[in-house]
Amino acid sequence: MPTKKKQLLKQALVEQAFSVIEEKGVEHLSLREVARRLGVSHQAPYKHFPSRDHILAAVVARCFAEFAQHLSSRPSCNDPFDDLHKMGLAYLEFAQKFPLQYRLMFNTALPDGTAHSEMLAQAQFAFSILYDKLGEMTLKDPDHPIRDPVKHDAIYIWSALHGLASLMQSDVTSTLGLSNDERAVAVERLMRRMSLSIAP
Amino acid sequence: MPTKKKQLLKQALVEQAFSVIEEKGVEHLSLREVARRLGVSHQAPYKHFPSRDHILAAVVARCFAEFAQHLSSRPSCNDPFDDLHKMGLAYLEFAQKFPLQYRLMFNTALPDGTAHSEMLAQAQFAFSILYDKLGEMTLKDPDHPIRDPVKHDAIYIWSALHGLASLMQSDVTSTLGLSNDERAVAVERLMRRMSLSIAP
DNA sequence: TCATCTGGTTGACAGCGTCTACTTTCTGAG
DNA sequence: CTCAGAAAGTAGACGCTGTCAACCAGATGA
Repeated sequence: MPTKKKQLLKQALVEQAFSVIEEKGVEHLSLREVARRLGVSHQAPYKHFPSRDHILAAVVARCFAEFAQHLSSRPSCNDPFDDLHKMGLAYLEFAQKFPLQYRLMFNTALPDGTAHSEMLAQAQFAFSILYDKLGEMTLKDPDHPIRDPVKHDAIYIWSALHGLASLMQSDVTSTLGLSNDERAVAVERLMRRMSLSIAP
Repeated sequence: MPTKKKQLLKQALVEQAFSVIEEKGVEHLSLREVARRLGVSHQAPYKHFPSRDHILAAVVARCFAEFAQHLSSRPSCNDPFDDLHKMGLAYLEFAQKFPLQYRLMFNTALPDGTAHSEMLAQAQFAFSILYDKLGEMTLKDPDHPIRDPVKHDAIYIWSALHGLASLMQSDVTSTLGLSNDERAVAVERLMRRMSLSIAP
């Protein structure tokens, strides 16, 4: 029974849930198994989470937090274009380094009622990082001939990044016979096009 | 027992499985429920599919077939650029009109062993439509200054389309406060950029 | 001091996927 | 035409799951 103080079990549950997902896939996550691994009864988790989906939402929230942290970990220099480029690379890097977390965030359907407010907040925070950076770009350079509201640029960039990240994780790349080098080329190409479409 | 001839139940199972998914979500698909709805015993499905995941794979395969059909339904004119543009719109249209099918195809993790060969074939066929169209473009215009192998253009285009389609389905658009009109604008913008990056 | 809240327990229930064993029905070779 | 064997469907059992209910120990605060 590694839980010494109250509220400690809650955190342990989330961590252990992630471990189970890691080993057996999200579809085989079971509260009973998590409880078993922590040496508590099968009902103990219900004292902290109302349902299985809520514990899953907590895991996803943690992923979003890590993601946001990863996105904003690069030191921001004075050139917002460079910043944006680095952030894009960081995005793709996260998806490649932590495919499980990425899939959990963008590939996991939580029931509506589960809308863990913390998860939502974390997700919005992650997106705001990209969004703010774009806004910053237009602020720093008021004459920047950005052709449409920031919103639309943000959507375009996010679409492209998310799409590529998803594709890279699927079997598509092997189906197309892409080598690792070619994957890198694809990333570079996408980044270049992204920059081009934003550039003055 | 609505199944008169052999092999008829198999098809009915797939259809009924889709109905269940439609009503209750893919995570609540159960073979027993499908069997119950068809008035057969809970073991009957196992005579046609080795496991629950295999029946799910069959459903996904059907989605891919519909998707491919939708993609290639537009009459091909002589202008491959126009063709590509229409195909992109068709892609996004499918995702918007049939979000369930789209999610089933690109958001559903099937266990490795399940690799229903028919599903794989259908998926590859769907992608080949886009891929071939791109190849056709460079063939028709040998001087077309396409900057990189078709493969990379295909990946870029697919990334952008898939990313936007996914984003449109998530709660992101409402989080960003996008109206329906603005969604349409986002689509148009993406299509324009796609064309620009391919255009001579 | 003692009622109350919090976090833990055990037990029960129905639903699920899947294994095994049985029966029925179809089929095709002799 | 016959009949063995395969294919299709049925029934029962097992262990797993999420969740509801009832119970219990200890911390807490009036």
